Amino acid sequence: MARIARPATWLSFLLTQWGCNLMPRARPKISESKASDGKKRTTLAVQLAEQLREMIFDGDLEPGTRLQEEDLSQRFGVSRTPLREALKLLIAEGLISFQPNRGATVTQLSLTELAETFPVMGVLEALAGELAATSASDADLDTLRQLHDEIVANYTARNLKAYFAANQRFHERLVEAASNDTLATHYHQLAGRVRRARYRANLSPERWAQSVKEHEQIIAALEARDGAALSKILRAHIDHKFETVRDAILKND
Amino acid sequence: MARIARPATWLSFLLTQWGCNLMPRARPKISESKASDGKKRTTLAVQLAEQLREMIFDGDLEPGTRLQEEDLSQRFGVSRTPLREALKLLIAEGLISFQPNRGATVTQLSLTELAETFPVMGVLEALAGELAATSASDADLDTLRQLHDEIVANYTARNLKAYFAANQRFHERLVEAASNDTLATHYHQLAGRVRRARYRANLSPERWAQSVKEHEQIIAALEARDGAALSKILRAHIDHKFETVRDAILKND
DNA sequence: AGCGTTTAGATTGTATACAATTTGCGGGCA
DNA sequence: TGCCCGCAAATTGTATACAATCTAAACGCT
Repeated sequence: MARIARPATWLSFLLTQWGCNLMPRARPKISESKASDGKKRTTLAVQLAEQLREMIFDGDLEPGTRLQEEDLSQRFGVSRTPLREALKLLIAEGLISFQPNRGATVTQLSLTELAETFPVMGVLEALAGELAATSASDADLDTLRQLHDEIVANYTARNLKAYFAANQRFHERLVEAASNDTLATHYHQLAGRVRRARYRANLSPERWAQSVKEHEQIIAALEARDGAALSKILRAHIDHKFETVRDAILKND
Repeated sequence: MARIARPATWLSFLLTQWGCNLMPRARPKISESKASDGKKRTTLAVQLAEQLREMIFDGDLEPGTRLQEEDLSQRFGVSRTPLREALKLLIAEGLISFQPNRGATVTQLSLTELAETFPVMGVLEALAGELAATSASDADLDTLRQLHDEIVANYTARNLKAYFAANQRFHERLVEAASNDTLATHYHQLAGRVRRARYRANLSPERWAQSVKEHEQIIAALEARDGAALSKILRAHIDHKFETVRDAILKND
């Protein structure tokens, strides 16, 4: 047991034994951080949830990682209370899973779950295309065209990583162009989960070429504002993407 | 200030002034309730979330209701900590909305948000139909047929409330028959939000008749296991439902 | 040696205390 | 009267203490 160092501490120590604590307690850092960035005021729980989400998406926290409350709270310099609330938010989003008294872990999507997820993403993105065809602004189309060009450029340069990044931004942007927040929310949630599957993606030359060809069709249908066609292409596109992912996983197993 | 009643209390009182509390603290009731129902063990937060969800769905908590933590925690006989965690779960589900330092309120869907939600539900249910056409078991079909008959019976009897109830169960069951948990989860989430819109539903005779007719087509396509047809009908069905809801809201405004 | 049992340590679950923020109200002032 | 300021009450946000539970390693026992 720790030796009592300062003279004034003996009472405090005694009381601590009785379940009391007279020492000044640490103050939360929220006011400080609020003053620093100044613009947005939120709860620690929300901020933590955002940070954790980022970390999960970026792969800093790999699927299956155990999330220990004490650990994390110390790492973020907060107490367990807001941290636990942050975890609850992520739990409801399906980003982490949780067992009573046994803590939380970053969710790991099985192949079966991936196989379930893709069709849902498919119809959502198909709907997004349908809506975007009529509701996208000219500015939206410009942005998407730029992203498309970027995709093609990265294909030509055979830069897989940049290709994926541009690809992802294209699809996200497309969904946003649909101007339907509900749709976007659900799509993002699914996309976030899928992205973390982290299959080793060595796209075969044929599949890669096909994917780019489909993107050509997508941008064409979009610029022609042909919702029906766009919808159909997008759904097929996602189906093909699933096949790619599935093959990658099976091969790497 | 409260008078000190019992002799033994003076020390405790003094210490309380210093931020201490020697009184025995209340024990959580989770072990007790766990012993009573015995089967499922969960956290208080999860149990509370379930209860609140029920209450919101059943209309005990109407949209716009302010959810005060102290109030609720006393009502449920727990402290604020697990209650707040329960709220965080519901927040992420979109059932309640929340502003920092200003508490939570039961989410109210505006007409715009409803208009956003229905198309999404539409494509999800269409997908469900497509999948169910191939994956539904014969038992599933039996159940759905029974529910369908119930729907028709309630239409014949002009029992609106029972009609709605059967209708809802039919659609939920249909989605479950698709055997895709991801799909089901997202569908339920949207359906739950929509259900709470609580439009005064006086279905016009024409719309009601049309709805029943569509249900005939739905069950027919399902029993023929014609996924494409089923998908198409379901999407149209939901579109029509939105029109009904919209009219009801606009009329009641 | 192999296997249940026990027990200490770690980790999660809940309650309570205190800090910070918001809100409503009353008074002063023009 | 209208408006602004400041205060007090209510409410939310966070930290900490303690209880319950789980985990795993030590300890017998056969």
